[in-house]
Amino acid sequence: MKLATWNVNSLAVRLPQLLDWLAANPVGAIVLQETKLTDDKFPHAEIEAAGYAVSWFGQKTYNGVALLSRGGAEAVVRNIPGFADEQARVITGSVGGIRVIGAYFPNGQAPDSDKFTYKMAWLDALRAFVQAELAAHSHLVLMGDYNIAPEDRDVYDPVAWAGQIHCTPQERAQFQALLGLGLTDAFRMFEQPPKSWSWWDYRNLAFRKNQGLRIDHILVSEALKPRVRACSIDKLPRKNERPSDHAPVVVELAD
DNA sequence: ATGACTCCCAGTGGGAGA
Repeated sequence: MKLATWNVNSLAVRLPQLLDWLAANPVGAIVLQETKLTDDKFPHAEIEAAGYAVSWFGQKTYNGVALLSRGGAEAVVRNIPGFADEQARVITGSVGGIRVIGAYFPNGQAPDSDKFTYKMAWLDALRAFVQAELAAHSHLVLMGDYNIAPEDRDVYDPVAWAGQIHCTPQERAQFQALLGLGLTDAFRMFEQPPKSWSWWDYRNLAFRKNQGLRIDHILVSEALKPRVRACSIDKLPRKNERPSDHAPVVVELAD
């Protein structure tokens, strides 16, 4: 079974590309970020017609997440219980015995901004939530747009990005703290091509020049780790007309 | 180079993203 994450940057715009991608890449489940749709406008009928059950949680203009799965998700939770948040960023559900957490981490804008303070508080709350979920569900995956480049090798120009948003020591410490819960970065379990990114700026011909960041991640629990067979970033959708600025990340699990 | 592009809501511009 494959699991995937994709920041689609507006599902209203990207729905045809999502359906095309799913037709070519059947998955057991996929989490989406930045749907940018209120719940009443979510295109569930089209997704269901493609053979996927879907749970969604959105808002106007920004954020918004969804969990698509072949068999449907059970015990779905929206956002982080106990963390008051007006932003729709997290959706969790159990799919085929795996606890799937799909998350759109805050961007943070700049290290000295209020949005960075919010990002840190959100990360603290997420970590507590994941810890509790892990205690109840040993087979767990945390995937989504983390808006954190964990290491310098995840950045096309680490000197220019040093200390910048996505690369600050505080954000990287938060990523390590998630690993400290007993999670493993599935992508780094395997030899990967150098300069592997999951996001490329729309500007500056960044994709053509392969100037990007690896900020979309799939973390797996200790119990799930032995089942991980492969993990890769699919750059093909970034070559579409009107692409998302993010590429899907896919993990393959043994049955 | 405080930019560049894309999306959204707005409303003939501006915020946000990363």
